[in-house]
Amino acid sequence: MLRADGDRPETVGDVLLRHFSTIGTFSDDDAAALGAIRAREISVERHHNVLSIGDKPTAVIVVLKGWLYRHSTNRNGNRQVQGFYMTEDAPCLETLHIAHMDHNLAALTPARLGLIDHGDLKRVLDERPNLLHLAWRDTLIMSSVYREWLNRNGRMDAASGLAHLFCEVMTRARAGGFASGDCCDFPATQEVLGEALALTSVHVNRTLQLLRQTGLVEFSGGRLTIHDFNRLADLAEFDPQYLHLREKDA
Amino acid sequence: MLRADGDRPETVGDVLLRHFSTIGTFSDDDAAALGAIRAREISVERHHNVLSIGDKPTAVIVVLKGWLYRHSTNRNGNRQVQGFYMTEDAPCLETLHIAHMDHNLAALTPARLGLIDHGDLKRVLDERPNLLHLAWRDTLIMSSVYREWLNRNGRMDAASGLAHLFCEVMTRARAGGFASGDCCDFPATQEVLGEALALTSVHVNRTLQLLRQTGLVEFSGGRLTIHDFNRLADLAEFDPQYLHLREKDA
DNA sequence: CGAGTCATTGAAATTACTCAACCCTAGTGG
DNA sequence: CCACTAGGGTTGAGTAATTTCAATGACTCG
Repeated sequence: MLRADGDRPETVGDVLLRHFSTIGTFSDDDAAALGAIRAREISVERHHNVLSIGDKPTAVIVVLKGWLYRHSTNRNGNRQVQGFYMTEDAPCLETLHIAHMDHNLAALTPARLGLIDHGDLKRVLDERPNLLHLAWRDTLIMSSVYREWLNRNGRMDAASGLAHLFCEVMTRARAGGFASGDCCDFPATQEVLGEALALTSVHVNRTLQLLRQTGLVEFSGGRLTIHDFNRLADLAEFDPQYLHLREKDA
Repeated sequence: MLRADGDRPETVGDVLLRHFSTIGTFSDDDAAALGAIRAREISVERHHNVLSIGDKPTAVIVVLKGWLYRHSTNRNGNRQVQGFYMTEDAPCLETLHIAHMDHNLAALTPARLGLIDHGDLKRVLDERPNLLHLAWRDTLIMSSVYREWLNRNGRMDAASGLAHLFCEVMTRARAGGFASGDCCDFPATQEVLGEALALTSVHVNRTLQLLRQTGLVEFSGGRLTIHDFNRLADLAEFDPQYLHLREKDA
C-alpha cells in the first residue's frame, strides 16, 4: 500500500501520499521523504471544531479516520457547510500560506487526525518540487470543488443539487477505495445536508423522499447507496471532471 | 511604480508584481526576475470567452485593462458567474497545475491581457521560492473568495448578498488603487449581477432600488458608489478578512 | 431614425421556508 | 426490564421570498 518500506508501520505521510496518488504521481524518493515525515496524531469528538475562525494553525491535518467538514456561521446563526472531508483528505493544506482561518473545520464524526507541522512539511516540499506541486494541485482541486458547489447551490433545484452532492461523495469515496459496490459511508444528518446545500432540513427530508421514491438513492444511517449512478448523474448534470482525479493507469 | 529599472517600460511581469504586492512581499531580486519575464499581449472583445471549458491553457493571464469574469452554464442555459477580475488580477494561475478548464473565463468589458507562458513562469517560480509561494497564496485567496461566495449565495437574502458583493468589489478596487473616494468601476449589468448572486435580473433590479432608496449605494453606468461603507458592510456582514490582503505598512 | 441592449414595472405562479407537532430509535438509568 | 430522554427524521398547513412571463421605457450607437 504505497509504503516506502514494507516493514515500517504506516505513517501519516503514507496516508497523505495515498491521497496524492488519486490526483497525481510521484517518485519512490518522494514517497520515502514524505513517508518519513514527523507527525502527531489526535482524536476529536463529533461536532468539535478542530480549527476555528481566527486560529493560526501550525500544522496540516490529514484525516486518518472519520469525517470532517468546513463551515461558517453568520449573524443569525445560519451555517453554511463548504465541504466534506473523508479519510485520507488533507483539508487544510491552505494554512501553509494563509495564516488566519476565515472559517471553521469541524468533526462530522468522531475522528482520528494526523498533524504534520508546517515547518516539517515545508522542508520536504522545498526539497521535493514534485510534492510541492501535488500539494498545490490539491488546493487547486479544492478550489474547483468550491466553484462546483457554487453552481450547485446557485443554479440547481433541491433534487438535482442533492443528487449532485451524492454523486460527488460517491465518486470521491470510490477514488479513495472507500466504496463497496454502489454503497459508501456518508455520515451526515439531514440537517447538515441542508447546511451544505443551503436548504432547510425539512426540505432536504422531502427531497430525499423524492429521490428514494424514484429508486435512485438510499440514504440512511450514515450510509449512501446509489442504485443507478448514471441516472442520478444525469439528473444532477454531474461531470466528475471538476474533481480532476488522476486517470487510472493500472 | 515597482519597476526594477526606472527607465524600462512597464512589463506584464511588473503588473503581476503589483498584484502580488497587495497580498504579500518580495525582494528586489524577485521583482527583477518577474519583471523581466517574457510575455505577450492580446486584446479581447466583450463577452468573448478567453478560455473555455475543456481548453488546455498554455499561458497564465494577467489583466492589463478591463474586466474578466469566470462562469459556467448548465443544461437549461442558466449561467453561474463565479468571480470578477479587474486590472492586475491573474485569474488563471491555477492552470499551472490543472490541465483542463472546467469552466469559462470571459471578458466583461473589452480587455487587454498579458500572457505569460507556463514554461517561462514555472522557470521563474522554481528559481524563486518566494514568488512561488505568492502565486500559490494568490490561488488560495481565490479559494477563500469562492467560499465566501458560497456563504453569500446560500445564506444571505438578496439585499445583503448584493451589498456584500459591492463591498468586495470596492475593497479589492481600493487595494489595487482603482477606487477614487467612495467610487469605483464595476462594469457589470444587472443580468450579470444576477448570474453572480444566483438571482434573476428582475430581482436584482428591485433589490438595487431598495439599496438606492436607503441612500447606501448607487450603481449605474458601470460605476459603483458606496455612500456609507460601514452601514453597507454591516448590512452585508462583510468582513474583509477573507480577502487576506496584506496589512498596509507604508 | 432604427436597432439593440439594458433597465424597469406588474401580476401570477412557485419554490422553499417557518413553525409546530409527532414519531422513531438508541442509549441511559432506575 | 421498563420509563425516560435526546437526537434525528417525518408530516402538515400557512407564509414569504423569488421567479416567471410579458410588456414598456430609456439610452446609445451607427
